[in-house]
Amino acid sequence: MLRKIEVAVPSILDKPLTYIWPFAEFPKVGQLVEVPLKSKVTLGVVWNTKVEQVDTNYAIKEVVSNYQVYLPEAFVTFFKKFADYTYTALGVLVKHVLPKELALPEITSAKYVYSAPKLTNEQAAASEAILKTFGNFHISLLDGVTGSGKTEIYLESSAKAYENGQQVLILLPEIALTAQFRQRFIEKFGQKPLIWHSQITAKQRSQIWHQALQGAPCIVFGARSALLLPFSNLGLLVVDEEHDSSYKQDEVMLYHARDMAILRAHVENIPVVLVSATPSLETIYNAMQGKYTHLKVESRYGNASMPVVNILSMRDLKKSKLASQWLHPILFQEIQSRLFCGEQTLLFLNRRGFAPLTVCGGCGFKITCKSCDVALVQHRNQPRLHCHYCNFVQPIPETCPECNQPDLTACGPGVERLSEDLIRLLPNARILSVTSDLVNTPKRTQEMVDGILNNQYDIIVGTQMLSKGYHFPNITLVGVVDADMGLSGPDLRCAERTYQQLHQVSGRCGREQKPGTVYLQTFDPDHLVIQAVASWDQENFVKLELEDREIHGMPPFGRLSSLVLSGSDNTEVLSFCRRLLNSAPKHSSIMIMGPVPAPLARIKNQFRWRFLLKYPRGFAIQQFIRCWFNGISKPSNIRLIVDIDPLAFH
DNA sequence: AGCACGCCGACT
DNA sequence: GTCGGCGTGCTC
Repeated sequence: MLRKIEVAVPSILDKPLTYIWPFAEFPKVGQLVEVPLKSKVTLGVVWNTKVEQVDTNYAIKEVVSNYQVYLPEAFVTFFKKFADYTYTALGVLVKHVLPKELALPEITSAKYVYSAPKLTNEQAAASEAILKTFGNFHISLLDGVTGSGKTEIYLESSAKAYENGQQVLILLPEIALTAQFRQRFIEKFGQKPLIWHSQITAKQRSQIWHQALQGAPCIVFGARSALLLPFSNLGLLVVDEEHDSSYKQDEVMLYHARDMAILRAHVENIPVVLVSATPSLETIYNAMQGKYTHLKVESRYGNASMPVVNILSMRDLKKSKLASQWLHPILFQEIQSRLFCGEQTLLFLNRRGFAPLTVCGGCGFKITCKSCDVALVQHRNQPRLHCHYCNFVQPIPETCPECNQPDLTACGPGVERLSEDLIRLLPNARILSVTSDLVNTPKRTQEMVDGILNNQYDIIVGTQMLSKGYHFPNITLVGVVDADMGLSGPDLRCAERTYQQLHQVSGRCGREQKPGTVYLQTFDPDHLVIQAVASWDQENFVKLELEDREIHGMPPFGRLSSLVLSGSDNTEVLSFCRRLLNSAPKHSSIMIMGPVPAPLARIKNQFRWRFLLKYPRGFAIQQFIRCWFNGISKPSNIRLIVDIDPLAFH
């Protein structure tokens, strides 16, 4: 009798498929094979070699070819747990893990020669502490102010792991960061690091993938997807800027790369180091509970001092008397004085385009997207009205589409508008705008970084892209144009996120000998978050925010998951949601809230309704959801998105 | 009758 | 996800 096996294939199936194994030698779980799927042949992973009984109402096809290539056992375990925890279909995960085809490995592993820098006592102590965790699962939180040299510490640890003949994975929240890291890496290791993100070439992709699998010692810098590389000899995992929300930001597969890094470290039995100047409340809480080792680095490198953060109240300003409509006179004056002495200013405004809103002065009509419930953003660099959710673009009309009066007004500032304002007011200043519309490739990022470092610009106006990780020694002034921006909203974490962002952006200045100054423009100068940022009082902020979360049973005390149901027929989606609510399994420790319209109730003409599930830590929510949806048949034109531990409540 | 297009369901 | 099947509707 022919042996049957199960193979996980790239698809949206949440189970493996059965195939006949026609070869003489035994198959092994984790082995890569080619199998027919529909009309094509695709790469898959042997998932189960002992198939007892098979329904024979379909023809079982044969495995086409088998490779002597095996995913490591620990990796397969990680893979399974990953899919279970994040409620991701097996096939979707396979798609992200396997290369499109198995190219012949062409490994040119470079040898790193690490030239150890002089570490401060504090840095050396932290490095020692990490070294002691080698060989075991252990979580360390490397917590130090911006500019305290946390990178030096984990590069030292990485070098040690490499010298032990092991592999190291360093996760960074965004591709943009890798450019500057690359340079620092070359200086310390005399070689280029391996860099993994969604935009690298097919050749690089295949090389890194095979090198990871073969276990050759290496240090890989990667975006979140690097976590799915099949390392067979991993010795250390590092998650830099662990609090960063871009670790969880995907549309097809929702996972938090920090949490999955911890899972992987656990499965591989290796240490993981979480790095941040503003750790997430989850991480701080776990450190307080003694689950993580808390390594603190208190002083800035080279004795640089923390910048002074000033609050500028925007209340009661007489707009007509201002030079700039968007800048407080004190901040404007400070910019001028920096210009005078040849130092750089960073103006932070987390809003792309010219203006976030276009309104008719005559009838009050607000121009919105026809497919989404959002206002169209006005851009003038490339003149257009743009929907940032569905990418719909239309020309800027001359007259109001509603009443035809030629009285359309752009409301509020975006980066483009602020730049224009400054060009007009300070014609001699060299101004650079940095947004994802303008700086959207690694090459442009590099040019931006080089331009700022070479003092080709006096004023840099940018979005959050600029708030993280960079080291620009000549920036001595930071202005936050709208510090309140992130503070409103339906989101549980808006205070936390705003605190982190303002703290990080404040840390962009005064990183060397020249001291830095920060100004926060706000309409709510007494707000807890604004006050905490201005006084660098992270401890107090964390204490108050944790108390608040505990009272409401919110993370990190309780846990949340969100279910979003969407479809093109609003009534149909809502009535299915009501049916769902009625058929929910009864359980005393889970609270089901909803259905309510999702904060963005319509995107791309899809109506969206949301449930929030609240439950205690340790509750098996995935099992609960599975059981719930097994008992009800979901119409195929309604889409379900499950987000375990959502960061934002979209 | 012949063919283009779009939606739906299955994939072993 | 991605492909093929099949129904609708238009054209020769």
